[in-house]
Amino acid sequence: MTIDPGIVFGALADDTRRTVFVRVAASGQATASELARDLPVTRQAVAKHLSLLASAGLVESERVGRETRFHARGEPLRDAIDWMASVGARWDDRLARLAALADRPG
Amino acid sequence: MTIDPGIVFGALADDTRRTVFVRVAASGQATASELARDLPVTRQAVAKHLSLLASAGLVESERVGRETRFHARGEPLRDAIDWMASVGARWDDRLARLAALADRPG
DNA sequence: TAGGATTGCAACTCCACGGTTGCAGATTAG
DNA sequence: CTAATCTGCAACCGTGGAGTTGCAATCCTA
Repeated sequence: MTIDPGIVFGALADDTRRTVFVRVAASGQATASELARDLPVTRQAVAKHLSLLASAGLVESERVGRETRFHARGEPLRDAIDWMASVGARWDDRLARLAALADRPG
Repeated sequence: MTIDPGIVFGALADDTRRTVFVRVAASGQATASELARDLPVTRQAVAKHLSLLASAGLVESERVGRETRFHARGEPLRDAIDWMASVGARWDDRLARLAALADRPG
C-alpha cells in the first residue's frame, strides 16, 4: 500500500516533527521520552509527532517491555521523491534524470 | 537563497495546492482564473495557493496586461529531494544512491 | 467612453494542528 | 511489596490555514 504524498509532505512540514524524524533516523532506535529530553517540547508532544509520522509510514513502532521504540522507514521518502521528480521532469532536466533513476525499482 | 525545506513541504502538503502546482507545471503558463475554472474552489482560493507556492519558490509570477501568469520552478523540488535523500541515505541504500546523484551539481 | 474581464485586498467562518496539563494503567527496579 | 518509570488517553487553549463573500482598482475591447 502506497501512502498519499500529501500525508508525507504534511508530516515533514513541521520543524519539530522533522527534527524528531531526523533524530530517530540518526539514532536508529529511540523512544518518545528519550527524544523529549533533548527537545524544547513535552514528551506528549513528541509522542503525537511520532504518531503522525507513523501514520505517514515514515516511522515504525515496536513495544519492548514498558517502552515503545521507534525506527525510521525509507519507502515514503522514496515515494515522495518519485512524485516530485516525475512532476518536475517535464521542464527540469536534473529532475528528469532523478526521475529516471528513481523509477527503476530495486 | 535556498528555501527552508519545511516551507516547501508545507506548500505541497495540501491536495488542492498540489493540484494547482501540477497544472501550472503541465500547462507551462496559467493564471488563477484559468485554473479556477477547472477546480472546485474559488478564484481567490487558487490565488492564495499560488501566492503560497510563490513564497515557497515553487512558482513565479509575471504580470502581462491585466492578467498575472504563473510558471513552475524546479529548484525547491531539488532542494527538498536533496534533504530527503541525505536524511534517508544513512539507512536506505536506494536513497543513498539518489543522494549521490542529487548532490553532484549541474 | 462604457462595459466586461481580471486582479488584489479585507473581513469573516470553520476546523485542524501544535502544544500543554492531568491522570490512570502497565512495567521494571530496589 | 513499593516506588519509580514509561506510556497512552482525554480535555483544553491559541493560532494559523483553507475557503468563502464582497468590493474597489485596473485593464482590454467594442
